[in-house]
Amino acid sequence: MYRYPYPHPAVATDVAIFTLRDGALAVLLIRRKGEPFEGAWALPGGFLKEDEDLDACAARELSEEAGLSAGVLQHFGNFSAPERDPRERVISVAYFALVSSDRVTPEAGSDAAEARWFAISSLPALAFDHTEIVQRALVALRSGLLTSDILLALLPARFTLSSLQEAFEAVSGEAADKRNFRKRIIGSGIVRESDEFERGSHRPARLYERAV
Amino acid sequence: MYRYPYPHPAVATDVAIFTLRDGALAVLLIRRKGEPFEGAWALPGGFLKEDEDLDACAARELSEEAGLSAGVLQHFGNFSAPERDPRERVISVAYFALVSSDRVTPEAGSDAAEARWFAISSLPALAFDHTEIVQRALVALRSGLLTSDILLALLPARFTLSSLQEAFEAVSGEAADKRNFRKRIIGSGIVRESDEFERGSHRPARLYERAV
DNA sequence: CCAAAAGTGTTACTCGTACACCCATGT
DNA sequence: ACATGGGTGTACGAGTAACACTTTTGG
Repeated sequence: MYRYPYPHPAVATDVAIFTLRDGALAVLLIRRKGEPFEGAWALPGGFLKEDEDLDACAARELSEEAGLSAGVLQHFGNFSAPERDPRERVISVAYFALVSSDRVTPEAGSDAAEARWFAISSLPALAFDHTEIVQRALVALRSGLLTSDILLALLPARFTLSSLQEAFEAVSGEAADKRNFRKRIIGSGIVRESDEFERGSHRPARLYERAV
Repeated sequence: MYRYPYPHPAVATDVAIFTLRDGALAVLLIRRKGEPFEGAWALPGGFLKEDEDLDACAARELSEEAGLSAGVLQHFGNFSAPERDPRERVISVAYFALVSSDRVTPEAGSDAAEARWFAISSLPALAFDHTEIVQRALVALRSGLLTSDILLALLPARFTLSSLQEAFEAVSGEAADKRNFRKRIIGSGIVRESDEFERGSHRPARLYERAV
């Protein structure tokens, strides 16, 4: 038993883990085992341990619950309404993570299991205030798209410019002009050419990789 | 005594309250009364109460410790290193606030007292990790300058474009071109003309006010 | 030879930036 | 009259957005 002269809230991190599935942005949800919200879908998350800081807690949740380490793991907000958890007071420190589609286990127990990817266009009702958390995660994710290299975290180490553009469009929700997109990416210096090509029933596509 | 089966950290908000003094950006610091860091300068802050959320806690700290209500009060980060407070584990949720220079009590007990404004160019050593918190507050504040109306919170309800430009330069640390600055502000629609003028030993300056 | 995606330039427009002089008041 | 800050326009360059056809492979 831990005792304090004043009330202390519990502190947890919740992580919205995004990836691309079939060209659409998807988020990982787990099915809750216990009360409250038993059986409901929720974001993976867990309580802060004594010897770790919040970033480490989020990273641990990511690897424990999803078996992944992310290219991007970023704090975007706190959720602290007094009654958001009916058991006791819980402060939720929210992160979003982006993981490469080639590290995602294809159907990771998707049939009747505990963890599943959901396209963001068709989310179920979520436990607690997690629906709001996901919405806020999307806003934070989109707001930093243009000026950053976070998109690369959604792709394998080598990727075509077309797949990068697909990733951009899946996240931003808007179509982009092919020539302008390529100009911007090449000009920004965040990627460099490799010598390899991806083959298919069409002209081979040059593979690029993260610069530096 | 409050008891929990697992360890719970204390949760507090710390608020970097900025204003303009003599044309320079200044932050409010209080002198600590008790251990640890007794007598050292620190950001105002306090523990989260049971019935308030984090935003309300920060707003309460702002009004309790500074006697002010701010035009802007914005979360910008969490500080959670396990040993950042030697007494017990404390998670600090950090906010910055901007208050109008005309609401600032001119020398608010500044002589030998507990609270004082410090120009950000000459901060003393601070308690805990508060030096880092102030630095991060400045980065967050500056990053949102151009596309927002937060600067208006530093000024009285009516202000001249020159004083707005001074505020911009004090926060950003860089000089701006007068004509371009005015074009941008007028074009953005965040201010509108009033019919009044400020008089001095020069041509009268039109007063503006927040639009909408 | 047909389908499918890759790759490639130019033009128009918008936006940001650099820059200097006259104006209205107080003293 | 002079000192002080207020107020104004233009020209150039950079960056962004619109736009369509040829190339290379697999089937």
